[in-house]
Amino acid sequence: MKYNGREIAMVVVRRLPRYYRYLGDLLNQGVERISSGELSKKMNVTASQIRQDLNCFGGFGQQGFGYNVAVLHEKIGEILGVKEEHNCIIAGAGNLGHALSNYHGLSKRGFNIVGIFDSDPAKIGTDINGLAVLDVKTMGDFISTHDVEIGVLAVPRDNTKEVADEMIKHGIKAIWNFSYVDLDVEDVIVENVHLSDSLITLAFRLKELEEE
Amino acid sequence: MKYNGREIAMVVVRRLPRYYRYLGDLLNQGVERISSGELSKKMNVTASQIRQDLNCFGGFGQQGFGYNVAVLHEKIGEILGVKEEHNCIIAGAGNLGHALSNYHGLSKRGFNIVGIFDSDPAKIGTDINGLAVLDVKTMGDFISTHDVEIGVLAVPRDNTKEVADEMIKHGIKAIWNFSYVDLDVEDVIVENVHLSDSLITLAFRLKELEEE
DNA sequence: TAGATTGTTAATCGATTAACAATC
DNA sequence: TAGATTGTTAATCGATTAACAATC
Repeated sequence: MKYNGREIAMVVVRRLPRYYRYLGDLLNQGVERISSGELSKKMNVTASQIRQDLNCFGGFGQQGFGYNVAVLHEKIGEILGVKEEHNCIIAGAGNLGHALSNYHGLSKRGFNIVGIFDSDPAKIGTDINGLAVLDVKTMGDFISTHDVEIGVLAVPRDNTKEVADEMIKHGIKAIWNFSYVDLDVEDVIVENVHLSDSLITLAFRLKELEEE
Repeated sequence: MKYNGREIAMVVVRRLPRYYRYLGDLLNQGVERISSGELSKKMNVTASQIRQDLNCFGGFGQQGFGYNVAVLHEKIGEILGVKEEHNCIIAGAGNLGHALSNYHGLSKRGFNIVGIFDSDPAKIGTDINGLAVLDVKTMGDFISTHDVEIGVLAVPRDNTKEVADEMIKHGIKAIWNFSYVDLDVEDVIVENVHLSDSLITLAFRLKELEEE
């Protein structure tokens, strides 16, 4: 992962949204400045890590003073690109697809859902949240003509590869993958959300608790 | 994280569900044995890592031969506790809570949804997937009387802490947290699923793509 | 100026990979 | 037995933490 030509470790990138969240909270609380030491206590990380992480992107602080909350929040927002808007489609109008189409978090973050697709004739044509479910056969064309950048994959495992390939073929740049299988694709950004993996991990950790 | 008194790194634990998935696939395909080398190619990890990971839990392989797929699948399943059943409740009958209550993955994994709670009078009493939405005020008693181990948190951010505390007070052992905020609680297992963090990371990685 | 806190280099820690003896 | 592949120790790599000079 690169930013301004500088190589940024993925672990750092994945911490940025959390910083952004905490800074947003502080901002809401009217806090004007914060030191890495104070923030580290709130976030349960080391002050060193915070300073190292932030310095991957530039010096946002001031010696002897700390960080201006509003400025830092704004800067991290810029880095993350939270203000940008993207058109996205959802593939799969089953439980999960349906759920995600109702999930406000997407549009709130600038991810506009412009289409929902399924292969099931019983679902095609039905209305979800003001959008008609379209035939997945028309998905390719739709992507090309509607400037769609992001595909949300919520299809059954056996269709995952096929649908993903179709998305990529028509110029999708990123896939938010909720499918049970890993995606083995190139030149496209994939964010996996393996809910069942998270659940299985939960079950495992629960076992430990019970063994004690 | 401990297993049989042995300390297991969390990074290893989080890889187990993935092994379990791939082994399940191989089993379905009728593959009887596999070497760490072959598996490493399929999974895009090193053979060393696979052997190291598995040996945290015991020697499941056979020198000169590899691993028996069925045996290894079964063993990892046992380690993870995938066969166990747990009662769970969902707090929050909004979009996400509604979605999760319809999400089959939960019950399929032995997580039985026995109750759904909300504080909104308009939602209380309505039917979701065969379960009546109950008043969150009755949640505490419900947990105690229904042997509930797991709480799924899908409430608005401002209620998160309060609802989590109520859950913990009444003996919930683990929380599957979909809320926007981190949970700062002790003696309870927390699995965070920060969908918005995942989305923000996606947006960031997309930016890099566009800058090139 | 004195005190505080950053930015950054150096030290430590942990996780990954390589190597190979053990053994099926 | 010879070949293959594990289990495990040792080497490397990367990420985290500590330390401190720079400086506001």
